[in-house]
Amino acid sequence: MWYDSIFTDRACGVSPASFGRFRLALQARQNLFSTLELNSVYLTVSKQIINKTLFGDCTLKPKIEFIKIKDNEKLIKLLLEDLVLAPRVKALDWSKITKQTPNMKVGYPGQHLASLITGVQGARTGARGDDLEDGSEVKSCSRVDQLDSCKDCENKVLRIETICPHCGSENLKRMDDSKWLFSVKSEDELKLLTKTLDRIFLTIADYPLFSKNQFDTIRFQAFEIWNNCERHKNFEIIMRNYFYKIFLEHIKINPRKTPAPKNFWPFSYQFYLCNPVKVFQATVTNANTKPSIKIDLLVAPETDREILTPELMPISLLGKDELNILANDANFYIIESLLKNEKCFNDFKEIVFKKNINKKLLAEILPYLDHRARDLLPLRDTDKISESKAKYQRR
DNA sequence: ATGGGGCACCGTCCTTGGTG
DNA sequence: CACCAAGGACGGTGCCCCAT
Repeated sequence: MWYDSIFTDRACGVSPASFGRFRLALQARQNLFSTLELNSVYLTVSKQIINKTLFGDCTLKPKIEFIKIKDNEKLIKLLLEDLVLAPRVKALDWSKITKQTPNMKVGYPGQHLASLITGVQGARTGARGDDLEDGSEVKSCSRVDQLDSCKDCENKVLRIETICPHCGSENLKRMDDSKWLFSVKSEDELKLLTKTLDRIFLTIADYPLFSKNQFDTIRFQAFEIWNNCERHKNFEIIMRNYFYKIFLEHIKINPRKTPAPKNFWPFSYQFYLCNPVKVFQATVTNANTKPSIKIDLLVAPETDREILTPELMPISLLGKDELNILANDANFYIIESLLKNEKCFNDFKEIVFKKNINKKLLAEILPYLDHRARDLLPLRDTDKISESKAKYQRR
């Protein structure tokens, strides 16, 4: 994660949290410089060593012995056609007659898809034990075919309808809020989710052209979070926080009610701060009539996830305080390396320090944050473990 | 053997706080 | 005020466990 700056001799902005790791990395680098020449072999070797230094004994390699399904790309296409796209086209036809939702829930198809992408079979449990045989946890969510409503008369509108059937208005509120839900109801479940199993496997189906009101193109994506790895540490913090601050607090108020699960939003601030890596993407065009699938990305099941780059985070997700952190002079090198249009750090500061931040201009010069820049950012208040957590005692 | 309750699946709905 | 992001609540369905 730090090698770019280590090898280019560019300083990294050092937040208090990362200072320790940075120092270790520098030591590793100094040792290496005295013994090896700077060449490609050196880079390969030292990447491994430094990664070890930075991340400790991270597990980022899928367990080969569990990878049993071959010919994945072909099977994925067949599965999507058979289990998702063809049934959906039929459901759309039926909902023209019935006015019922065409949404066939996505849970179990998501498990099938996860098996094909990872090559790892299920554990024959109906998702009551390990979702995948290697222990991975699979979560799916679909933003396709959600129920919409009319902003004028507030009645319900189907996704396939272009005007409100009640009042004829075109002023529709299109829904896009489906997310992954994590149920954590005991210390054991928390430990299982954040320590025992290595991989959280997240799938989502959505419309890439949602903002343009185009619902005929559907995109499937899968992301992985390796929770025992330093790079993905925020996932555990978020889940611990949910369990101690939200779940247990609700139990205290009403022990008989089961508190709601943790809502984990795709493409949210905290999603990106977990450094998810994408392992699969497919785009389906003409999805509502004659679906045609194109696989955009498929990472081979055996691939060491260490070499995959976590998702880039759109700058628009940041608030004023968070932008201010990035604009700190200590972060000069990381930020300047990300700036577009030949802008410099001072241009960035100028935009950020204005009373009203011009978000459009900001996105033009700094569209995305990489994992290094994100490492400078804190989780938001609600995502931090509160002080009182340590005092919590089990009933 | 069976059926009721608990729970895991997720989608949908409600609320709140921030922003423009 | 409208709009949006995010936290939280709740509901329908199906699987599993356990008491009967």
